[in-house]
Amino acid sequence: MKEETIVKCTDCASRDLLHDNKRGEIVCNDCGLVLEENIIDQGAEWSVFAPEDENRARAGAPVNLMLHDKGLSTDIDWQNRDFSGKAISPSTRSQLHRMRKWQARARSSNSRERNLQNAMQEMNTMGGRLELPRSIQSEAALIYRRALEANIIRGRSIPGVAAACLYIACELAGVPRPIADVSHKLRMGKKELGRTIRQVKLKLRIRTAPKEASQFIGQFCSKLDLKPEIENAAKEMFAKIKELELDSGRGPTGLAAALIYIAALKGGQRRTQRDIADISGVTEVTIRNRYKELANALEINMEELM
DNA sequence: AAGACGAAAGTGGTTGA
DNA sequence: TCAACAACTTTCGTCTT
Repeated sequence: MKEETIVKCTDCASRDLLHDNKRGEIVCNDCGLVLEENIIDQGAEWSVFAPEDENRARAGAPVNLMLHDKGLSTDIDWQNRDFSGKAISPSTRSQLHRMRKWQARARSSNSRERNLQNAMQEMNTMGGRLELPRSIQSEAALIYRRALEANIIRGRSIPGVAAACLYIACELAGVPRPIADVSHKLRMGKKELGRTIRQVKLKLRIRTAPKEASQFIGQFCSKLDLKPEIENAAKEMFAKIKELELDSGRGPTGLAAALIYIAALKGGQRRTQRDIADISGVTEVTIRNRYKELANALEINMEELM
């Protein structure tokens, strides 16, 4: 096997890659795609001088947050055999039976545990649909645990809250997704999802930095199959807009969509407003309104581009 | 016929009294 | 708690390519 260093995202071709050695992953900073998993951690070995949890990363299997009990439990085998495979006497047998029963109860007796089991599984498949890296899924799992403990699941559906947690985890990781995109891929209402996201953030006091159009330009361009030059042009234009403070109060996805519309026209790779609207989660009307404003501010003559 | 245009009315969230 | 407000959507008839 030859050593190969990854320099570019296979999805959006971005070179902005994040090497997360603790988690053993290489993640694209633009689109959040996991390019490499299970890389061997080159960090320090177990040290008795620093016994904190974070530094225990290489002692034993990693604690997996996606399992409802963090993967720490021991199963009692169903077979009535001892370790050497011999049959066990009837007296210890009934004792084992009681132990199994007890364990089953302890693990998922209360509704909270069952809820967690359910949710973790749900988030796993959802994370797959959204192609999220494990690091983000783990973060989302953590948020869900907190949400459960804070009693905000009551009156809401498990998939609803799970989706909200995944969305928030993306935000926290600096690779936000448009709500429209998430709601579409997970087949749930945009309104409801948005509401749940807001409430979870409010109750758990999670604050996220305001999103910027630049965070969406990479994602959108790759979905539209646009040349890297166009992506760069759009990002440059955004920098100017930001300087002029014309980005305030505007939705970042709409802004990104409009910038890409202009950049694509200028770069000779025209895309219809409809196409851009579909992937960005804003309407054609918003793209129109925005790009008229922007062309005006940047003194771009759109007529001669048509 | 497809794409772009823009007016008008409606929606849901934020803000400030 | 309520009303005003800005951003965005929906809808739809019209113009342009």
